Amino acid sequence: MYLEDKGKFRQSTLADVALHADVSVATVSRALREPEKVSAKVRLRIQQAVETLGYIPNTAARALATARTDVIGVLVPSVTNIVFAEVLRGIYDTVGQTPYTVQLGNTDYSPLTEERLLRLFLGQRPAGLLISGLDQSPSARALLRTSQCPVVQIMDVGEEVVDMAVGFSHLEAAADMTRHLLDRGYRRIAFLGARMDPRSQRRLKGYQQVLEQAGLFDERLIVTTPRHSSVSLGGVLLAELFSREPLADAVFCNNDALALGALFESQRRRIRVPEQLGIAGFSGEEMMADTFPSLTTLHTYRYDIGRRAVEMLRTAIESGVRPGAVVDMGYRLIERESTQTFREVN
Amino acid sequence: MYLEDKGKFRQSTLADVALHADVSVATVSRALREPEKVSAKVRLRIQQAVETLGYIPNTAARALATARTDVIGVLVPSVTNIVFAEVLRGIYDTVGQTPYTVQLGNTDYSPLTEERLLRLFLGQRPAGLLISGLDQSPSARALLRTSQCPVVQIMDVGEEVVDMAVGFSHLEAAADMTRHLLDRGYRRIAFLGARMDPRSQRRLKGYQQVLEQAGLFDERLIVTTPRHSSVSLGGVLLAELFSREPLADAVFCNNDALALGALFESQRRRIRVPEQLGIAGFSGEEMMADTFPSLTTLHTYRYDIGRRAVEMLRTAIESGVRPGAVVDMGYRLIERESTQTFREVN
DNA sequence: AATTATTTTGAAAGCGCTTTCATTTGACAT
DNA sequence: ATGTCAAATGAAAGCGCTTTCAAAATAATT
Repeated sequence: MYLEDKGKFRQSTLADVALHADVSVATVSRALREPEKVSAKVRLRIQQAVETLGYIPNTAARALATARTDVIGVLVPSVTNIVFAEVLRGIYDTVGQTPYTVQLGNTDYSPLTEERLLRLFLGQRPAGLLISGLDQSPSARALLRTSQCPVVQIMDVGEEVVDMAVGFSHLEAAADMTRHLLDRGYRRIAFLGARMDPRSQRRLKGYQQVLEQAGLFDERLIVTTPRHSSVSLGGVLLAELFSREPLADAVFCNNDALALGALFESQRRRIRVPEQLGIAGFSGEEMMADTFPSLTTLHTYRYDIGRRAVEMLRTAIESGVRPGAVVDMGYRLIERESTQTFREVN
Repeated sequence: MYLEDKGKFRQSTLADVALHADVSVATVSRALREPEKVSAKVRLRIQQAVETLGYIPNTAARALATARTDVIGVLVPSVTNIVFAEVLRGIYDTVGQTPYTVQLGNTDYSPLTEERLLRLFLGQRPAGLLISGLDQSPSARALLRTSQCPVVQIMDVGEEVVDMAVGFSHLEAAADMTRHLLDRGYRRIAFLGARMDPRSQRRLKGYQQVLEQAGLFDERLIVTTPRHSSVSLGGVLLAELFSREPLADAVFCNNDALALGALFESQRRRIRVPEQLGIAGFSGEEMMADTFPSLTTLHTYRYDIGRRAVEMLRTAIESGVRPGAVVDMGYRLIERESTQTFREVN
């Protein structure tokens, strides 16, 4: 640091360091970026100058001069949502051991906000971009396309990929879970869902397809709400279901929070799980193993999706190659007590 | 965008737009930043040029030229932790309606990582900084001090504030909760804690002070682990407690996840809550109201802390004033079924 | 000691933008 | 028409850094 006249403060610059160490700015820059190209003696002097001045390189100036940054932009619908928290952990863990920095944006499930943030991020000329889902607005896709910036879409897989993608098939996963409930003998299987974003829609579709095929589909067993998902909402939706369709014998919850809420509501109503009601969640949150009874869910490799996405991005950034444009990470159905009934299958 | 020779791609610049609209770069810059200073005719032409070229201003160049940025750096120990998720929501919601951008960093509860990130962030010359806790390393504090950057420490309150702070007293909160358990007649009150960061330590201290005062403190009732907190860990810690001290009649859990785990473990062991065992959590996660039985916890105004912190930061940035250097947002004890026993108080 | 090869250093241009200051243009009054 | 003033525009400098290219210093070779 350095005190100008009038006590006005200014962060010290390369030039300040150069002056202090009695060398040129070029040499200081080198000492910082390619130390081996600078003699030991000078390097030490510069090092000391940096310390005493508390010099911190100006990122913007560097970005401007090199025409590149180490920013990886990440766009998720919600930082609060546990599902994304795991993905983020994977992302941060992986980026942490690289020279890159993550810049996180929160689209709030709004395509408009997404587009605004995208514009903002692209202004930083990021090295790469991670963006949730496949369902960007046309203009957002156009922005991505023309930016020439490597981008990995995460959480989902499909045909219409901008550049690369890593995720899993929500439709298949939901179909599998529905089949599992059928296998366990449940016949009036309801679907509980909150804020139905595109991925949730695909899950609903998977559920519907399987039940239609089994001749057991009944529209009245679908209970959804535009409200944000929460544990208490799970209870509310279950209550609504029973007021409409008292004979439902299982609920496939669109996410784990709803499943938890449904379980608690069942306990309050003295409904025995899994005997009277089967409950299945979706996403594989850890705590689903700890409840009593433990809850069946569908584990998704969220942490690994984050990790893999960063790795793909890095390869793309550094080598220009797009490794395996679309990676399906799959999922794993975890059967637990909440669906372990031994009823007669008719 | 603009295709150079050899198909090599370059984002278009102000100069490109200027050329295309047949005006000077200065005018384009003005048209973008202070449209009212440019004639309607020219403004329109520039607007069109921007569109057809897909021009997106280069943030770094702007930052360099203006010597300021709209970045608010946010440093939290964990993006995965629900407690911070709420704070982050408050931060994002509030920043969202300002011209600022948040840059989120993940210190992973490590002072070293915190320092590294701080250095990284300061390189961006942020407009302001939000940082969790009061317990930065001395060199981190030095960095903050000399950077002259407005900073709000969040989540805690105390004497040793760098600049501004908004939070609540963890010690008092924990003391209150402990008193509550005493009031309800519990006498062998245990403390369950995971990864004891500085704020958790202060909570433990509050617990200890109250029990000592009541002559009921017993070291053996404290069960902690360096592991990261989780629901399942709550069960593990409760099991450990009972193997050591079968006579414990209540548990004060250092956070809500542990309390949940303790509740599930009690259910598995057929321990009646709250009759045989009182359970109290800490933080006031929403789902604590939905469990069966519902869980007593201590609500903290995490969302509002985030919001208030941003507001304070804004005022500091824009007016240079530091409004109310330290703001205590308080807390609220929420008594629920898990501690509602009517036993004799002896 | 002289020459050559190698390493180390510095001068200067340029990255894309903002902003000051001078100049031009246009509007309005005389 | 002419002069006055305000509004609109442009030229150019500069923000802090990197990087090329040339010059200087040092080491190696004869």
